[in-house]
Amino acid sequence: MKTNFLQEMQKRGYLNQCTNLDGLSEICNKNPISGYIGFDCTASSLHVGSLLQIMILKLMQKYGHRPIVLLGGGTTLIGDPSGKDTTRKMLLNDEIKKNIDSIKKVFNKILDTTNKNTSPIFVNNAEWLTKLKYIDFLRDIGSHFTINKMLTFDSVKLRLDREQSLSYMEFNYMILQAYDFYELFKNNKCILQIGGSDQWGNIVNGVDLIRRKLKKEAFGVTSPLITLASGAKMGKTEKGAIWLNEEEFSPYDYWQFWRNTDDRDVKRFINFFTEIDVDETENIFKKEKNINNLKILLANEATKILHGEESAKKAEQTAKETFQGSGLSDNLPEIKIKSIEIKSGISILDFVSSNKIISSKSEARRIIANKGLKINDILIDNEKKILQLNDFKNNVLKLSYGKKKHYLVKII
RNA sequence: GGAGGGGUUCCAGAGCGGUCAAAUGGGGCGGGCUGUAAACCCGUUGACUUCGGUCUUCGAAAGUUCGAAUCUUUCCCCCUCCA
Repeated sequence: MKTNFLQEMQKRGYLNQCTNLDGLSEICNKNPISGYIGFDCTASSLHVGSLLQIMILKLMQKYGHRPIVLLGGGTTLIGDPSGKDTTRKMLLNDEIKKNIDSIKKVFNKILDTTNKNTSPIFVNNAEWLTKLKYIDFLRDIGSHFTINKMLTFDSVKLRLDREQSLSYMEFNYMILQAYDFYELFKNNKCILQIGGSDQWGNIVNGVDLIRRKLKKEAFGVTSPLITLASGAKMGKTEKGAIWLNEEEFSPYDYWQFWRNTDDRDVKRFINFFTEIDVDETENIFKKEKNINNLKILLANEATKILHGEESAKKAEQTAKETFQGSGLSDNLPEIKIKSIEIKSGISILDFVSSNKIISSKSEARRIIANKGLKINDILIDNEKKILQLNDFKNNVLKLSYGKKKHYLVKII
């Protein structure tokens, strides 16, 4: 039997739990199916923490199945309590709409939109959730849920155990998510819901609801929570999230993120975040002993999926020039400065803080004291340094903050 | 409803009238080592500064005092125990 969608999921390490693996596998072998993943719209971009989910949707396409992307305009109004300690701030409708538009762009980049049979369908649960009538909903849907059971779900239990408050609004989240699945099952023939392992409870609720209301079987699959070798969760670091949207996080930074992967994570990540065949990965690892080349491979492949081949190449080139070569690449982030300003001289502190390279002048002072700022690879040893025309070569100056952040300052 | 405990800088957590921009640890940032890795070591971690200082911070507001994160009052919010 040729490998199916689920088998590759398993091989790549995408599979954590399934409500009925054999049953689903059988169906997948016979017919193309539709499966959905719901995404939160609390921010204007998803971050790498959601990337694995998107890779799963891409994998579905590879095997001829159709991904449905649910952008939770409705549920974002409520806020999923799973895995959260505290209630999230409430978002306004307009913000959510804006976020949805912005997030959509990423899916259109990563997923294949050219094949009619597998191109993604976007749905927004606000369409049905906001139309629900309270009493009708309670009778039709609410009657299928018992509080006894709801209280046993981790998302609820953890909050209660820790004595953190859980509002009635949030308590309803899981029912709404179950309802989403029911709605998609009925109207889009969507038989599968995929999610992170923290979504298991919510997914099972949907499967149960469909069985009770429609006497049909739906399926749920979860992917494992990815942790880094360092133990941290993937996606959000203290420095800020690794955003997928280009406006938030440039292709070069994205490439760098993968290039800086912990040695111990490289192999897993190649399986997770590239389309390189799993067996091929084994071979590559046997042949290539230089881990840094493997990291470059990972960075190239991962960047290619999100930003396209050209951006990936460019990023690699920039990295090469910045870290190995002459140290001057024209693909570095540019900062433009007017020639009048530079003629009268501008203090390095003002420059660096007003361009948001460093958050404050005090911070900039510290960095300079700690030998962290360079102009054209020469250390700035005086915080009173004034940028002048003779600091530039051909109207360009390379400003380096630390070892990894470089900017080109250009006179216009 | 009754009785206690508490809200401190990114987080945890000391401080309990001046020596407090606030110990210590974590995280972050910069440097060193190296491989743009990990581990380790060093420095740094409110803002502005003419480097003398100045300004804003310890749940909120008001007050006592020469002087408050530290004392008083009111308010808001959390927690523990009992019913």
